[in-house]
Amino acid sequence: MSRTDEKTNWLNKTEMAAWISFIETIGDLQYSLDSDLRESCDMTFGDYQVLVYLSESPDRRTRMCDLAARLNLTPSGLTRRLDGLVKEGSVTREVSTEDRRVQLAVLTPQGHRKLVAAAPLHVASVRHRFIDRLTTEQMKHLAAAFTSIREGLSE
Amino acid sequence: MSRTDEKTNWLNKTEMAAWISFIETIGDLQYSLDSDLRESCDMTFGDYQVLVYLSESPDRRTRMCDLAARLNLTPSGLTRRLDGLVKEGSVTREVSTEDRRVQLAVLTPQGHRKLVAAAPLHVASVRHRFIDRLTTEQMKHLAAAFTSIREGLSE
DNA sequence: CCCATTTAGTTGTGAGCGCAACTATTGTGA
DNA sequence: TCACAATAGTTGCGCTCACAACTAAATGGG
Repeated sequence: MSRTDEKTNWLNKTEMAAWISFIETIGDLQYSLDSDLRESCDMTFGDYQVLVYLSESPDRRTRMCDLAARLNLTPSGLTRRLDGLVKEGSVTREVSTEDRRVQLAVLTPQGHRKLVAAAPLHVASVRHRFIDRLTTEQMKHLAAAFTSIREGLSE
Repeated sequence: MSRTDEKTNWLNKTEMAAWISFIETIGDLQYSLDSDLRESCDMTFGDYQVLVYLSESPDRRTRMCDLAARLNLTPSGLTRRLDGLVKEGSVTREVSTEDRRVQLAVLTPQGHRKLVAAAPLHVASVRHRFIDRLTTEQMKHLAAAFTSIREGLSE
């Protein structure tokens, strides 16, 4: 890499180690977690997140736009993700009676059963891939670090 | 979430805080870094990584399979990523004289200039989104944590 | 009260990438 | 040496998702 630009504040050893360890790990980690869920429960991590959020919502239903904001998806991305869940019977769509523009995503009993079956396996996967590799101190440091990063991103 | 399964070792508060802070941040962070690079240099983070690795390789060229392994891409994924870089003139393909099965990805002078132009801007982006939010201590903890996680993944 | 603006969601299109199937080349054991 | 296995890379296909354009409904200022 060229070092001719004296203005550039290149990363030092500590900074580089943090950055490289992070960026080279997250891809594998996400892939492992998604694979675990696909193999054990035939669902993606994205679908799992939808089911979790719906199960925690009042009446197990949510407005699409709230769901999209929560999951960091664009409206179109959420529409397509819901399409898959509707087709397999885990979710249904209902038009809101208060505002007929909004579609409510509703968790079906079948979807709830699928989530209840998946949750223990997913937690085991998260432990195996992530939690078990960290000490309690590391977890606390990590939470503080990522909370700080996220706050910076939302400026 | 159902708690009827007594066997399941659910996450405690510290574990949950670490997991949630991590999983809800990385998507935004990756998106921000990619957007920065698209806007300032008209390239993706994936393309940037290819150019960096080629620039660090002997004769600025690498076997496709080595590149794929390094970037955690499947062969087909790498073929398509290279297609884009070849089309824009940053990379060319050469058949290896030693093994005619292998294609060498070669960084062109134009590709090298593009990388040299992009690097300071990308480093600034990484600082702004990631490094600047962390203390030196946090960086050291984070490097240790992710190194540990990555070692676990490669078992 | 009505038309312009805003908001919710869907659809067309295209990018990125994994999987499976395929070709081409090299290595290997009988 | 020759058939079979292993390896390198590409292509067809499907999935996920972002962007832009669109429809429909609600809102708000004149």
